Amino acid sequence: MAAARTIAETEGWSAVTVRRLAAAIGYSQPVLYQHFPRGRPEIIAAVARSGFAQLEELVAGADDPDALAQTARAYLAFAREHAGLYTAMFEMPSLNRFASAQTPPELRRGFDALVAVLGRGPGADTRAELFWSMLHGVAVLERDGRLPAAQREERIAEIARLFS
Amino acid sequence: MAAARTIAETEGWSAVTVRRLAAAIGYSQPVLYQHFPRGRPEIIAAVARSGFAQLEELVAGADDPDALAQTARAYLAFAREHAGLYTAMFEMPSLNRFASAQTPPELRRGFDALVAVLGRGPGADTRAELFWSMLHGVAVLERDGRLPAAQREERIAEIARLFS
DNA sequence: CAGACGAATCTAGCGTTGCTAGGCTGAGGG
DNA sequence: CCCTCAGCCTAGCAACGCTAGATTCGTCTG
Repeated sequence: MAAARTIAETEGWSAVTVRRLAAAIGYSQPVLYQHFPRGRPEIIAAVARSGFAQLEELVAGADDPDALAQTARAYLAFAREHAGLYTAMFEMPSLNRFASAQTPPELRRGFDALVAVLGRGPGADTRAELFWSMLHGVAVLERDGRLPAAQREERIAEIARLFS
Repeated sequence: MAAARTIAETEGWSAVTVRRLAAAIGYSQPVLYQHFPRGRPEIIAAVARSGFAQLEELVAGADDPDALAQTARAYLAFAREHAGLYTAMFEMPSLNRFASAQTPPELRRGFDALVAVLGRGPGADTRAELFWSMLHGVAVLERDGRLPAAQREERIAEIARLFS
């Protein structure tokens, strides 16, 4: 998993081949299929789950008065600094199931932390979902060069203003 | 391109192989490489460009008093009903360049239409970018089952409220 | 201590992928 | 009548995900 994460971060997920992983850890391919019977997709899903746990800590760590902006900043920094990991978590066809009994607890907790930042009241869940969607949209569009990198702080401020 | 779009829409982009496209149009593989020298990525990029044009018309068609909600609804419906196309446009490693001289004019026009919906004033560009990011985030998270489909209309209303 | 067992690992190979080198074919011009 | 050239095809390469079957080696039993 560490090898997969490293290769994905530096060369993208298409460079993460089973052969290459096997070589990286000094074993042959079939050994990987014993630890991950579903093969490559399962390896990717495992890496993604480890990312959810990491992201959750980050989001939950915002206790500032200006929690909204700080959460947004932390989320976007995470997506930018762990682009490969973020891709596996949110953009690749994943074995991880969401909104079901098999949903990894790491993800559920991450969303709960987001809800807490936005406060209670009617429609709080919808607002939290939209806050998350907003961050996700900005994260991927920024990464793909579809939003100008220069106005990054300005965007964060405007996001906080919209949701406050 | 039509064959690629059809296969992608029904079976996903992974089913769009050069061999299969060749068979679908009744030619051999090398013929495809003469029309699209960069191979499969160029075919996908071409399909994506055709999607930008289509999306632009859709977004520009909102002239209601409640333009925000209507634009959001139209955008999300497009993403939902042409999921394969939308993926090629915004989520696949693309040959299309953005924010540069080679940016396809279709995309630029689509964004301008979005700016128009949000009105002028200071920070209008940032607000338009965020509106687009919001829609994109909701589109992909809804599609992946990460947002409950039931509250779709509620989300649209809240988005319009946030940006009004 | 000999032999059987089972886990761990390997080699080798299947079918499919994107892509390309090189040859064939047939219409048009000198 | 032959040459050229555009258009197309067959055949093949390297790399992919994945798997069947053989091999090795420590441990446990008689």
